[in-house]
Amino acid sequence: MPNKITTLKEIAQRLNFSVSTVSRALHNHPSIGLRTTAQVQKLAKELNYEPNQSALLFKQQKTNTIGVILPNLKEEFFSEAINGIEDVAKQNKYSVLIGQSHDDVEQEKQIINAMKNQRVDGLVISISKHTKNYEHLIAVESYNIPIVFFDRVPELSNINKVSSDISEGTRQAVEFLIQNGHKRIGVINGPAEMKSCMERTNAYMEALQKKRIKIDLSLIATTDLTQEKTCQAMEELLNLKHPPTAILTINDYVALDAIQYARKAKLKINKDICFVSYANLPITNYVEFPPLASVEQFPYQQAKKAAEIVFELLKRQKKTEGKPMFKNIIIEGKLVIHKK
Amino acid sequence: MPNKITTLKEIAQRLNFSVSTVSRALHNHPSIGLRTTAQVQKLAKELNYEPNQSALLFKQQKTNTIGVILPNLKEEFFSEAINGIEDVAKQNKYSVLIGQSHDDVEQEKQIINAMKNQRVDGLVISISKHTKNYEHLIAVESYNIPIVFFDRVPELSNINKVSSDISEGTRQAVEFLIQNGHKRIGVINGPAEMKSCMERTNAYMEALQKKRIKIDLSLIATTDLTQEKTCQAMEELLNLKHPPTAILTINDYVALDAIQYARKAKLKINKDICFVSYANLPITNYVEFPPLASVEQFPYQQAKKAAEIVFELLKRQKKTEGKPMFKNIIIEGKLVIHKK
DNA sequence: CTGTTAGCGCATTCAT
DNA sequence: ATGAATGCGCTAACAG
Repeated sequence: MPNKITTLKEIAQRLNFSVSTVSRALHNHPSIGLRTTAQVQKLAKELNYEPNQSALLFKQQKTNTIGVILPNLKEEFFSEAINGIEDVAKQNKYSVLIGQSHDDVEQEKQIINAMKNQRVDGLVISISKHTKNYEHLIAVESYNIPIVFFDRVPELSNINKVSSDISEGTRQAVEFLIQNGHKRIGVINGPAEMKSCMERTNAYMEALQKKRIKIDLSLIATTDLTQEKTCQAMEELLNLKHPPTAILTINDYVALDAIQYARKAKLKINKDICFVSYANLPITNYVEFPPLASVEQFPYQQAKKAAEIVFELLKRQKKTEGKPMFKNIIIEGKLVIHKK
Repeated sequence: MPNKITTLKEIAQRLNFSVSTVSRALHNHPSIGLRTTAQVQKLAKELNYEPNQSALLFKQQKTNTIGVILPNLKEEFFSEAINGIEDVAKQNKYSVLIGQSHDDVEQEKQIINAMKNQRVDGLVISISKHTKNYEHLIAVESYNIPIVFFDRVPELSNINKVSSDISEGTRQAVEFLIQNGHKRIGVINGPAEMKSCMERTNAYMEALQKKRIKIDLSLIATTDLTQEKTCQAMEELLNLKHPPTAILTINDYVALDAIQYARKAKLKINKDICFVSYANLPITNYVEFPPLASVEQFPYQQAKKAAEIVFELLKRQKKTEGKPMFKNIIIEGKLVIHKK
């Protein structure tokens, strides 16, 4: 038999108090008598009273929920990121609503709309790799729902965002390779639209120049992150007259595909050819030839910071405080050299 | 400037109708004049009216949200499962609230409590591997929140659950190995509490008996799924007088750890020793020596089915229909032999 | 110290 | 065909 859900009214009737007295007693309001308070709280406990969230949310015009939209939970980067957001949410007694765009702009729009209608109190989002138009995102803000971008962020200035700058990490990676004797360093980069890809190319070139190594554009290949394109990129690189002896790959999944390709081409990993990658995902623990080193991008920290900004914005909007806030937090990627 | 959120009242005032007329017009209520209806709908569209979900939920005493609790999003099995639930939820215009227990009973309780207070309309859960006591789970049902278990399910009869039976898959796996000439087949199983582990052991023994192969209990090792314990298990197995030539491992992560261990022990994979595993996760695409075959457990389908049952239960409770329903769906694991 | 009242947004029942 | 009134559970302003 369904346990009847206890309401304030229920308690009030049993105790012959008014609903408001009961409400206040439960909140330890100072103006309520000690005895009354004790009585009410005792009965509430007995009846297992829990405030009806829907009613609360309705009344307070907020949902105690933040939405998170990201491309894909299957990527460890993002499932790791979720943990950062969950932790901050938990601290603030918030729930997390998760949506996956699967890198599809239409789905992204739908999810955002759904979340807007659900009246999430705030939004953390890592945009799909094809999102070029940000109207549907900005629209959300005009409904007083703060939105914070992380990792895959739009290139706009009046927004709050947390992203990682991989320039420094890339420089470290290139220098690391040069120190280990490499002169021809290839790159398998992602689609040029992605900001991080520009950063990668630029930092790569800078680092080479600094070390007086000639830049050879044919060493820069691209992939759309599918295995197929990655193999194509590898093919291009390996077929060069002077193929690279080391390759920077945009992320670990691409690195693993590339390494597989190299092995099939009978190259000895870490001997004929070395790999350095970005992300440093746990998955690389399971493979025999992981990349030599990775530029760690700190998904947990990025996401956590983004969530924290959401809550800061929420607090501010309560106080209807002064000027808007636009944080642009950049977390520097750092090269991590794998032991083994 | 924040776009003021449109309410029925707003529309009513502008058009000089009553709130109820507007409400009905928006619902195409037959008793409202055509002109009025058109007028209202037009303005609603212009003002971008969207019903306030919180109010609706409050009024209707439901949240249009189902909760999902699972051990860990980082495991591909579960992030794949989420997709099954999301898809069903989307069809039903429901949102999905996700919580991770991280295989911790206390966290599981907390999350359940939070979800109960949030008044999720239903719950899909895969219990933590240490959960032995199901009171906190059953309690939820008494609040009229249907709960459906999947994959890691309690051994109770009056509940709804979807799980995979790996017996048949295990038999297939053992037969497959026997056909390939193996006579000493080891097992690295999980904690005996887990129902699937019992199934595995039993099916393994049955299959051997059927093929008249003597059972040797020392071939059965266990792990708690950590790399450390898995290596210990491997050590035990490999140190036997007659070590196994093939090993069944409880899941892909364990398989990968075990394979790594075997390689370090200078064994040739697929020659000196073969592996067959459970789950068949994408991760195995990235490793050089994946298991020879896997017993596929269909996370997407399991989770999808579980979500469907939740919605079936929700419909039933609306109709306050007859007897309770207790579904016990079992999806048979099937052996998938990897090409390569 | 406690009770009464109003109101959040909406669907709905009851009047007209 | 339309409006007025009600209530969902709760908090808080106001009134004693």
